Amino acid sequence: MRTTTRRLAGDEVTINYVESARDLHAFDDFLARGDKVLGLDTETTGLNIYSRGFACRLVQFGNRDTAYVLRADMFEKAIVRALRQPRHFTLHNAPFDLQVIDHDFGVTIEELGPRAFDTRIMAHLLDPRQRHEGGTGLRLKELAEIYVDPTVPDTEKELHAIFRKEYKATRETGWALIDIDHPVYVEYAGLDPLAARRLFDELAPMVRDLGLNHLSQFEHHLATLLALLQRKGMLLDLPYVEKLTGDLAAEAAEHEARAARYGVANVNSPVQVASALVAMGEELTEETDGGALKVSKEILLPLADLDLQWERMESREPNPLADAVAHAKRAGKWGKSYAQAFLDLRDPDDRIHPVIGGLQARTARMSVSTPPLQQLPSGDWKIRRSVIAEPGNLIIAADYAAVEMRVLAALAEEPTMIEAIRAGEDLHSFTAKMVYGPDFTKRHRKIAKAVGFGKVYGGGATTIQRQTGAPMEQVREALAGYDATFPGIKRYAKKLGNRAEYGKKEVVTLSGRHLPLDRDRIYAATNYVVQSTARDLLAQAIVDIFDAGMGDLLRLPVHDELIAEAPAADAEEAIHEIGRLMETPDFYGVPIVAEPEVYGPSWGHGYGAPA
DNA sequence: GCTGCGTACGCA
DNA sequence: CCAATGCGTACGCAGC
Repeated sequence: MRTTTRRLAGDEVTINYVESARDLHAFDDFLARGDKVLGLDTETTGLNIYSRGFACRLVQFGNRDTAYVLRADMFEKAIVRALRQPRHFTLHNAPFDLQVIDHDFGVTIEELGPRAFDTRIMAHLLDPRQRHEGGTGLRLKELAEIYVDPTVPDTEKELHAIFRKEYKATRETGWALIDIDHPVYVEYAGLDPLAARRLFDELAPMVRDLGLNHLSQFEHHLATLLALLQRKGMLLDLPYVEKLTGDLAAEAAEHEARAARYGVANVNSPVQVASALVAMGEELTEETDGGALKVSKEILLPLADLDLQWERMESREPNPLADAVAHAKRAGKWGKSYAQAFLDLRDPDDRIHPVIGGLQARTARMSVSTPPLQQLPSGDWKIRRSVIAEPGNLIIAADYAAVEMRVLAALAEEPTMIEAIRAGEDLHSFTAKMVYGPDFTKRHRKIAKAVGFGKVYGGGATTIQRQTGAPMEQVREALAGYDATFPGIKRYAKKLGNRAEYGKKEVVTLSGRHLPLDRDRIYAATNYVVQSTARDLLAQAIVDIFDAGMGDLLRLPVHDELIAEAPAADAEEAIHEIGRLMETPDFYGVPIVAEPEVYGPSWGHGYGAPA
C-alpha cells in the first residue's frame, strides 16, 4: 500500500494506493466500516467511452476521510465485489462513471444506477446556473470549493500541466499516457471521491430541506434511463457517411478557392470577409455585439441574391464573394461538426453514443453532444440520412404539437387560448383571425406566428420586425391585438415579474424546480417556466415509456420530440404507443398532444431523403 | 499548447 | 426600461 495524507477542510485525509493483493485486506476492512454511502469515481484514458482504445485506469472509493485507489487492470475482482455490495454510492456526474463501469467491469447501469446518487443533479436543483451566469457552477471543483473546502485543488488543471511538462502530451492525450502510479495522479484520483462524499453530505440535507427529494429522485431515475440510451447509441450508415464527408470537404474547398480569388484567405474570419466585401463596394450596416461589421448568413445570403432557403431571389446581381463564403461555411460546418464528427466518434460497430445531458440548461432542458444530434440541419436530409435504424428496423419519431404554446396557455390559464386549442384551431391562424379578421393573409399569419413566439421567448417589436420584415406599424398592431385577444398571457407575465421584483428573483415550476432570474432580465421568467415545464413533460414521457416496457426502442430526446426505432412490422404501432405515452390529454385544461410518424430506414427519411 | 473571448451557425 | 429563450461546436485571434 502506498499511503499519503493531506488536509481537506481542516481534516487529515488518507489516500491509499493499492499495490498488491495483500493490500486488499485493508480495502475490505474499509468497506466493512459501515458507510451507508461511499464516494465513487473513475479515471479513464479519455472521455469517449465507446471509442476504440478507451479504458478505465483507476477506480476510487472514499468516505469522508479515507480513499482507496485501485488499478482497474489489476484489481477487477475486488472492484466488482465492492460495487456489488448492497450499498449506495455518490458520484459527480454519475452517468459517465456508470457507463465506464458497465463497459469495463460488467456491473451494469441497471444494477448500479438505482444505487447511485449524483451530486451534479443535487447541485442543479439547488442552483442550475453555470459559474459565468452567476451561479455556483456545476463542476465538482466549483461546488467543492463552495461547499467543502475553498482551497480544494483544481486537479484537472494541475494534471494538464503535468501532461505537458512531463509527458509532452496534451490535455486530451495525457489521461492515457500518465504513469498509472504517478504520485500526483494517484493523489488527485483519491481526492475526488472524498470531495464527492463530502459534497453529498452537504447537498443532500439542503435538497431535502427545500422539499426537493421527490424531484431529485425523479431526476436520478431519468438520468439512469438516459445513460441506457447513450449506451445503446445509434447506428451509422458508414459508406454513406464516408462519401458525404469527402463530398462536403471537396465542396468547402471549391468555394474556399472561389473566395480566395477575392482576397479572402479564410472564410471563417469575419474581419477578412467584411473588409473584402467593403472593398467590392458592398455596404455593410449591421454590427455585432462587439461593434464589428456583421457578416453572418443573414447578411451574406441577400448579397448573394439568395433567400434563407438558398433560392435565387432575382432581386439583384449576386455578389460572387458573398455566395462563395456562404457556401464554403455551410459545407465546412456540415462536414466538420456533423459528418466528420460521426466518423471520429463512432465505436467499432459504427454506432455513435451521444452524451445526453439530461439536466443541463438553467431551465433543465436536455443537451446532446459528441455529436450534437439535437442540432443536425433539418431543412435538408443529407446529414440526418447518416443515422440509420438497425437492419429490419425503421426510425420512428413523435413530436409534441406546439407544446410551448400549449404549456403557456395552461400556466397562464388564458381562457380564449385554451378554448382555441381545445377546438383544434391552429393557434397562429387563430391569432391572425382575431387580429386581422377572417380574411387574414399568409403574411398576417406569419406575423401572428412571430408574435406568438415572441411572447413565449419574451421578445419585443424590434425582433418581430426583423424576423418578419413587416413594417413596425403592423408589428405593433399585431402585438396589441395579441394582448387584446389573450389578456391572460400578459397578466401571467406581469404576475411572474411582480413576484420576482418584490420577492425572490426566481420562478418555481409545477414540478417544484426553482429557476433563478437575472435581475436585468426578469422578463425571461415566462420563457423559463414554459421551457422548463415543456422539458419536464418530455422527461416524464421518457420515464413512462420505460415503465411501459418500451424503453429499449428509444434512441434520443430532441426537446419536443423523441426519436426511436422498431422492427418494420411493428413500427406504426410502436410510435403510436410512444406518442400516446407522451400525451397529457388534460394538462390544466389543455390537451398536450403528440404526432407520431414512421420515418423509414434512416433519420433522413423523415426529412425527404429518397426511399 | 492552452485559454478566453468574439463570431458564427446548427437545432427546438 | 417593454427586453427573444435555451443549448454545442468550430474557428480566428490575442495573450500567456
